[in-house]
Amino acid sequence: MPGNCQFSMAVHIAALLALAGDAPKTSAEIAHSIDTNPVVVRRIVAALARAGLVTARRGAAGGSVLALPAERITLHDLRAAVETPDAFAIHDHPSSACPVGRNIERVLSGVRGRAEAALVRELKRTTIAELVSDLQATAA
Amino acid sequence: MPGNCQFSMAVHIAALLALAGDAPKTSAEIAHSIDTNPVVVRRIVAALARAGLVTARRGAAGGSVLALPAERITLHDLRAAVETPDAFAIHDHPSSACPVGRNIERVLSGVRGRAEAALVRELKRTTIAELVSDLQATAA
DNA sequence: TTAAATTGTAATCGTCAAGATTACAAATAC
DNA sequence: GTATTTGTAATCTTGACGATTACAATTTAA
Repeated sequence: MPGNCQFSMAVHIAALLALAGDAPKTSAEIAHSIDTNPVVVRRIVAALARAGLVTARRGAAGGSVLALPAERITLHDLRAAVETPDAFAIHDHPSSACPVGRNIERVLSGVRGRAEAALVRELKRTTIAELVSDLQATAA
Repeated sequence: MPGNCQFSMAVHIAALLALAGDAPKTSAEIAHSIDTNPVVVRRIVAALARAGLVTARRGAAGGSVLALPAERITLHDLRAAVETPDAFAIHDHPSSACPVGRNIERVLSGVRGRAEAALVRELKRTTIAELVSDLQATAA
């Protein structure tokens, strides 16, 4: 329920689908595990489908499955699929009357680029397969 | 006006104060450069003051100055001073009925920790002094 | 062909964070 | 003492986002 859980919900969904293998999971089942509404799940699944990470089928016996092996889906893939890229918003309308106002935006966007790159580098390191291994290793 | 501009506004403010040197800048002056309201500026300045990064003085001829040399203030310092640390919110209430729901939170918080660390590492690399140099180098 | 199941998506509501604004007390220089 | 300026509370508005309802489109199976 807090703001911006889309990424963590996407990870949760991908982990569930990885565990389910070939058997399609319905949005209702997934929603129950995440404790949210099926429509919320369907919206996220739709984003993941648009990114080619999952396949969803309508109708009876429908549901979602991973479109790629879990070894080839990274946390960065999931984030890119669901997150609007504004981790560091820049204030607009800087006054063009002073040198800072005139140039701060450009300098800050350089900073933002480097920070974002560091984040991406880290998120690319973990695949859903590894994450599921971690889950199972400690799943009592 | 967009969401979460506090960090970029804090950087903007710090750059202005660095350029001003010993001369105190009022919240009205700063607000004009950022194109926002003086109270918004004062709130951010207050946060920076709490973190020991700036000094604010009330009354006539009052205003704010950097409390440290610009070489010793990093972007991470500014972010830590103004940003609530929730770049990656985790959804709560995961169902404890399935292994994913039971353990996803812990696994994700590990990921979050590593990503956040990468971000911090990057933000610690740039000081306000360097940023101001960049600004002046291209300030036409 | 009929019926049930399930996704896709639009529409709406409530909530929460955050910037904008007003107001005013406290402090400070002259 | 007066003007200036910060500190802060209170309020308003806006935007993002999750929750929910509703329904058309699709698919399987009997």
